Amino acid sequence: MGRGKIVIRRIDNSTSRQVTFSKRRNGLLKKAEELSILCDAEVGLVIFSSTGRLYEFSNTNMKAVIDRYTNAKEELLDGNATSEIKIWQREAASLRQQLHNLQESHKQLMCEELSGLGVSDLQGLENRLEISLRSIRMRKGSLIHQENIELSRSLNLMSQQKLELYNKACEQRGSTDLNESSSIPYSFRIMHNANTHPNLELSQSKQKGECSKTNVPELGFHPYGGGMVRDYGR
Amino acid sequence: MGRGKIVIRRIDNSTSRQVTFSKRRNGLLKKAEELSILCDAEVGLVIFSSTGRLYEFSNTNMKAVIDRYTNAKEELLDGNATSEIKIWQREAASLRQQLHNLQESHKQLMCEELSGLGVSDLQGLENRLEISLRSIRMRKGSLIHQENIELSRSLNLMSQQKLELYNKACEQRGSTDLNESSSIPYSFRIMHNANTHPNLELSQSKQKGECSKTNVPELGFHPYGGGMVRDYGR
DNA sequence: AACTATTTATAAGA
DNA sequence: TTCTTATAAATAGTT
Repeated sequence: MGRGKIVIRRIDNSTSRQVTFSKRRNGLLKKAEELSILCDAEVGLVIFSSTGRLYEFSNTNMKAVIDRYTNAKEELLDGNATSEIKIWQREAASLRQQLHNLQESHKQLMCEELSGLGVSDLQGLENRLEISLRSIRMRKGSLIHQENIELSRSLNLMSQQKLELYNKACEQRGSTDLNESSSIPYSFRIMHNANTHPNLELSQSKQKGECSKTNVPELGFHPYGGGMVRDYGR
Repeated sequence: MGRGKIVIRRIDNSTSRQVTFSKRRNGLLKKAEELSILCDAEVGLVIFSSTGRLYEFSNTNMKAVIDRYTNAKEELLDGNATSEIKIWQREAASLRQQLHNLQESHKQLMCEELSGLGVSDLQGLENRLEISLRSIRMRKGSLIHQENIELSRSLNLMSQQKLELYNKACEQRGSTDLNESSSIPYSFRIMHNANTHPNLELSQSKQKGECSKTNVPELGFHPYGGGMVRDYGR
């Protein structure tokens, strides 16, 4: 419909392509609108120019059209944004529930909230706490023991080094006065036979692990199963 | 462009509207395709007839067009779906982190995972468990005490009812043989002065206050502050 | 951006 | 529906 007939193929001349685009785009938008009005249809039209500019028409609202389209197709189309949000909302709700449940458990274990429990519940808690306590004390005992062994080893080593130093000092001073037992400092003598560690009352002091990791419970029962939790790879 | 000029407004006649729809729809689809070919544009066209039937054209692929469209807008269209999804993903990640921390914590308290803790960590756990244990025992004691009181009340009540029944029985039998002290069954005599409850295993001293307030110190540490958790109203 | 010769789309009728 | 056709509209090439 113009001065001459054309074949429908990409217009090579860039300027002429731009011009044609401009004309036909307006024509298309106009006709889209006319169709929607004349025939009471819902129309959505999206046009990206070759330079990336966006033109659009919808007699109602583009979101509505897209939603209706995706629903009509049932093929999700990228998983359908709305339902994807819902999935994440469910996920968050599930996690929040689990967290809440665990916090409740925890509070009970820490006696912040015992009301509502019967005698037998309390008995159960008591038993579990006793078991934990025994276990922790054992662990602590063995840790302290371990540390004592290491400490005594260090002391032993140090004393030997000191002894060697002392001997060298004597040699340098001359060959006289090597009466060992008399002038070796007190500490040396202890350390010499310090295979038995001196049990240094290690109640609170040192430790090598991360002390920041002080955490809390796992009631052994999971009162609330909780929903699915996908692992999205933290 | 026809036998007569028309004004662009909804066609009242249903049949004629259908016919026009059919013609113009095809024209629109055709022109959309021509535009995309001639001008190298990306076009997406969706048409719903007034009866709900779907017609569409895209030179590429409708999903691609819609995605490109939503990205290009990065706004409205359901309140920016992408970023809303991200908000929920962050929310879920935060909750998952808190849950994980609490679970770790719980495990430690239940001694399922003590490795990696130093002596002072263990000492801290031990102290907390001891406090909990004391608190729980107290609570249990007061609960048992409470139950005993209620039990004895019930017993008292029952004995009085029995006594009344017994007296009635005597009256019906006649006025003879009313020598009370001799023929009242044993149990009656106990119950008569059962204001004192029979103290059934009350090891700890009584107390009625909430144990959580008085006995359980606030542990003072909340190891994991946790991220924001909005309350979406469960 | 305007013009206009032509092509194309389509309203109305069959 | 589809075909026909007169005519309105769109637009290719030009200015």
